[in-house]
Amino acid sequence: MVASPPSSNPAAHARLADLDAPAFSPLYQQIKTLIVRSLQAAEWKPGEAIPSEIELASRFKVSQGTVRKAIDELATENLLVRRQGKGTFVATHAEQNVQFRFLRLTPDGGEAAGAQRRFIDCRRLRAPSDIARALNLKPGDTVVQVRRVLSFRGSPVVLDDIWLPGQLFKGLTAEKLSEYRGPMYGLFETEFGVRMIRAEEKIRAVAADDGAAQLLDIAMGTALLSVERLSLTYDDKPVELRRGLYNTMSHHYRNELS
Amino acid sequence: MVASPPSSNPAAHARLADLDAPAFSPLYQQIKTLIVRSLQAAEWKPGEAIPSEIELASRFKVSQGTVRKAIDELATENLLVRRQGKGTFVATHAEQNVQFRFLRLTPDGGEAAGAQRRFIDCRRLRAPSDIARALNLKPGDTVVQVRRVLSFRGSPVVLDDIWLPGQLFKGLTAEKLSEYRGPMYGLFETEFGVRMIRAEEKIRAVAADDGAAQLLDIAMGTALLSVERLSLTYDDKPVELRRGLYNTMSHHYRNELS
DNA sequence: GAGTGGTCTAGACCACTGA
DNA sequence: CAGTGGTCTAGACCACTCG
Repeated sequence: MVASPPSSNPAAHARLADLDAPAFSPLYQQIKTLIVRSLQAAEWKPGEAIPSEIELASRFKVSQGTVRKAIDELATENLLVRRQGKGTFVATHAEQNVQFRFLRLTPDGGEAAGAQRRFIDCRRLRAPSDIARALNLKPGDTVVQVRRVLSFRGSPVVLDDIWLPGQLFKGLTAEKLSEYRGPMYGLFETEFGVRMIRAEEKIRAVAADDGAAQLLDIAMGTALLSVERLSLTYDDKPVELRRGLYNTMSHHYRNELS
Repeated sequence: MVASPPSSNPAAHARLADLDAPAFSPLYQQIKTLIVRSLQAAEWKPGEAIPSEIELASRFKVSQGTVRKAIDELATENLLVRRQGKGTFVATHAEQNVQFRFLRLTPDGGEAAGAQRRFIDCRRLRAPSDIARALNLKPGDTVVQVRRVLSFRGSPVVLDDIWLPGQLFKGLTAEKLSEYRGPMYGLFETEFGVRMIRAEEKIRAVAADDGAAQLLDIAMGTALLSVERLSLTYDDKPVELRRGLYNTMSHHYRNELS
C-alpha cells in the first residue's frame, strides 16, 4: 500500500524514511484513511457491504490483522457496522433499529414511542451571517431552511429549525420531506448523498417566545431546552445547523458520561 | 487462567465444554473481568501503574496479545490509561488534566476557567424515598447531603445538590470538602475509596425558584438547565445522586453525538 | 540500555450466516 | 458447505521514557 515495497514486515515502517519530516503514521491509520476515502467517494454506499477483510488486505498489501484494526476503529466511530458471518457494512441512518440515533430525547416513563412529524416550512434563502459562519459558507450563499414539529402521543414536544447548504440540497421540498418514511438523515443519504457522521450539540435553557409557545402548545415564558446541533460529514465538514426547542415537561435529554 | 489447562492455543476455547450451557465468553473478556476485580479490590490504586502486559500475560497464562485486547477495552472505557514507554495506569479523577471530566459546562467564549467552590451545606439525614430508590438504599438509610455553588469569574453558575450513601461516606464534612484541592471525585477516591466510573444524566429546562434564584443571583423564574446525574462505580452500583441547576446565560452544556 | 506500550505479520482455529 | 468476521498465539521490530 501507499508506495510501500512489496516485501514483508520490516517494510512497514520504511515509509518513515521516504519523506521529509512527516509525522509518523501507523499502517492501520493509513488504511483507515483509504477506507474513509472510498466511503466518501461512495464506492460503497450506506447499507452495502464493503469487501471482506481478506480482500482488503490483499488489495492494500497488508496483513488481515492490520485491516482488522483499521475496521475496528471505523466501527467504533460508527462509520462501519460489523456483522459476524455476513460482512462489514457501511453505516446508515435509513434503518429502523437506529432510528433517532442523534435524538437524545426520552419520555420520562421509559418507553420510546414513534414520533409524528409536521413540516411547517421549507424555503430557500440567503444565509444569515451567523448561519453562514457556522456552516462555513460564504455570506450570501443560499441555504434551505426547514421548520418542523415533532409530536409524541399527539402532543408537540420538539420544534426544530434546520439550515442546510443550498448547494448540497438542491430540490429539497416540504413534499419530499413529508413523503419520506424514516429518519430525515436517511433521506439526506439516499436523495442527496450527504452522510451525517457526527454532531456537536450546545444545550441551554431558554424561555419560550410567542411563536414557540403556540407551536408547542404551552404558555409563553415556559422553560425550554435549546439544543443547537452542528452536524458534520466526512473530514468534519459542517452540513447542517439545527436549533431545537424541546419541551421537557414529560421528556428529558439523556446523556452518558464516562 | 480460570481453570484452563496450561497448554497453548486449542485450550482457549475448551472452557466452553467444561460448563453446562454457559454463554460463550472469549478469553480476553475473562481477563477483563479479572482485571476489573483487582481494580475493585484496590489491588492497584488510582494513579498507580498496573503490572506490565508481559507480566499479566504470564500471570494469567495467556498471550500478550490477549491481555492487550483486554486492556485496550478497559482503556476506551476510561478505567485505565495507557502511556507509551511508561506503563498502564489506573484512571483517577485526582489529576489536573482530567479536572471536570464529568462537567460538560463550557463558557460560550471558549476558554474554560477554573471554578470557585462554595459549600453551603453538608448534613446527614434519612434518605427521602426518591433518593433512596435512585441510590438503591433501604428506606430510612442515612445519606449525606451536600449543597454547593460553583462560580466562574466571580459569578455563580452552578447550584448542586448532592446525595451520597452515608454508609460509604462516613466522616465527610464541609470542612474536608473545602480544604481539598482538586475535583470532589478526587477526594472521594483518596478519602473514601469510592471511584466514579460512569454516570447517566437526565437534562431538563426548569424555572428558577426562590432559593435557586438567590444563590445564583438571578431573577426568579429564569430558565435554568436541570441536570440530574446518577454516578456509578464498579458493577454499575449507584453511589451518587446529584441535582444540578446551571445558569446558561453565558455557558452551555456541550455534547458530542456519533 | 532496559523496560514499557505500539505496530505488524502469519497462521490456526472458532462462531455465525446463508445457500 | 464455503465465506465471513472473531479469537488466540508467537514472534519480530519500532517508539517512547527514564535512569
